Amino acid sequence: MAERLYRDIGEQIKEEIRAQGLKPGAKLPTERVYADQFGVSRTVVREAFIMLEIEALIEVRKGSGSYLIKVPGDGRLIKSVSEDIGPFELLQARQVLESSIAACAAEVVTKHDIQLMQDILELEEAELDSVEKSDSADREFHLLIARATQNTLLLETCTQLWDLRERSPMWKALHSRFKDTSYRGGWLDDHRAVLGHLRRRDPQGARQAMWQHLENVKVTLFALSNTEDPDFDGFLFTSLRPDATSGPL
Amino acid sequence: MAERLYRDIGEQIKEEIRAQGLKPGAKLPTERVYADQFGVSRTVVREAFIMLEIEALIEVRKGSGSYLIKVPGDGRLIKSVSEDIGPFELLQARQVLESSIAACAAEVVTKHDIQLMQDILELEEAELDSVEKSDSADREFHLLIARATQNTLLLETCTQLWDLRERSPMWKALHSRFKDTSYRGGWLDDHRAVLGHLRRRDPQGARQAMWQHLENVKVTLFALSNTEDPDFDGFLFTSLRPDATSGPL
DNA sequence: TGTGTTAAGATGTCATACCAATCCACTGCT
DNA sequence: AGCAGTGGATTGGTATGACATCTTAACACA
Repeated sequence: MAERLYRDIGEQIKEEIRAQGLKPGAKLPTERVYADQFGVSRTVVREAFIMLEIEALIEVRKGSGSYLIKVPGDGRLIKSVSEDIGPFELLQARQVLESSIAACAAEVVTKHDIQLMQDILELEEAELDSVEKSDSADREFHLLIARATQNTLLLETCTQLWDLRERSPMWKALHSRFKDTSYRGGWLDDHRAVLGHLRRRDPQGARQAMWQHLENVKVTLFALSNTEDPDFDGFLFTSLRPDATSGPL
Repeated sequence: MAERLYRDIGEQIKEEIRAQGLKPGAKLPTERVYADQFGVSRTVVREAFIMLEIEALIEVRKGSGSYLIKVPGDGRLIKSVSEDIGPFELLQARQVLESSIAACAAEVVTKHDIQLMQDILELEEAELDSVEKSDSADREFHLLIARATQNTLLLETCTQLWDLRERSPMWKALHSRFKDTSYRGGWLDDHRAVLGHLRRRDPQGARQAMWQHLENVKVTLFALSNTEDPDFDGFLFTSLRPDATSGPL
């Protein structure tokens, strides 16, 4: 119950919306009504409404009322972005999405983009013994690829994936064991391979190289994982590709 | 500026954070300080803080203060999710991402998933003359594919793309011209083709079918577009694939 | 030196008041 | 009957002050 009250009330309001079967466009009870109903002040209900508004679930019209934009999803099927997500689930998603983004980037990448990536990789090599800095360069390299697609949404998607990583407690726990930096040399080689395919504007090569890179990351992390952790999601590591015939193509 | 005050203050706070070069982990000024500085009540500042908190930019610790999690993006480089995005930029992103998601789904899809998709497609066929309902079935079909991957993040990503579509004014404007529903028959055939590859657990086929489907959607939309609109982003339609040699593989 | 206490300062919640926009029913004219 | 206008009731928007609760750090004491 360490949760903030407005979040609690916000979730309860979502439940009510679902329970009452309200449809988009429907008018919600007023702030004052909810305040009475839940036994809290209007302030808290307003804060909960702001939460729903930012989540694009409702629209608030001054003097009129609040209206449902879309029915809130059942939080059990779709984890909230704020919740923690297992490292391997995240890596699997990155593998699927980023390999395609790399392929897309390979088709439209400019000399300038290539130069920027080159610079970042040199920086990464120079800072290879600093976990902090090489990690930052790592992120920057991946985001540069997404940016090279010139598609805002692909960049946004990629950014979200990395933000999620940085916020994940489970990832941090895993990351804290990374005293050994030897594996980073291998990742740098992976990065160079990806850049090579981008330079040659080879979409399939870029896709495959990126896929392999994230595969290598998974293998490294798996070796470092505590497989007895009840929250451990390493089973995702193997479950995705049951047969060897299906490659990243 | 009919904007709500808390949003305005929230953006101003973001600017201040950038201007003062605060780094993640840094302690922000207190709510009362901001209230004085901007000449508003603490209520409004609290609402702005809640906005930043939901956007995962800050963390509010009771009794201690508020702390920066990450520096807010410049808004100009990365469009906020709330901003409008051109239909073709969105479609391009969907093409890149959803085709990979389909390939991934083909490897792990279950009989039950297949059955659900089958049902949805029958529903889509039955409601083919209702733009509203067939559109809903369309969305459901695509999300079912993402869900079949059993990866929360892939489903989340796909959901976000569709939410963006429904919220986009430009898309709505384009969509309002869809009096003619004949093209929907073609899309239904596309869907069936995708489902066929999923049933055969054929990743490459599923990828290609999904790619082609969204290509068809782009072609249809392009024909219906007003190319004189200054905001028209149809140039993305052709710019992504300058050569014919690079396929969805 | 270490530890328990305390006070200052921060967010959390509440109650109230009043403002501003909207809605709606009623009025009164045509 | 139809219509425009008007004013009250409703609803969200903002401000203010009070008090609760938690955190932190300075302080006093053993």
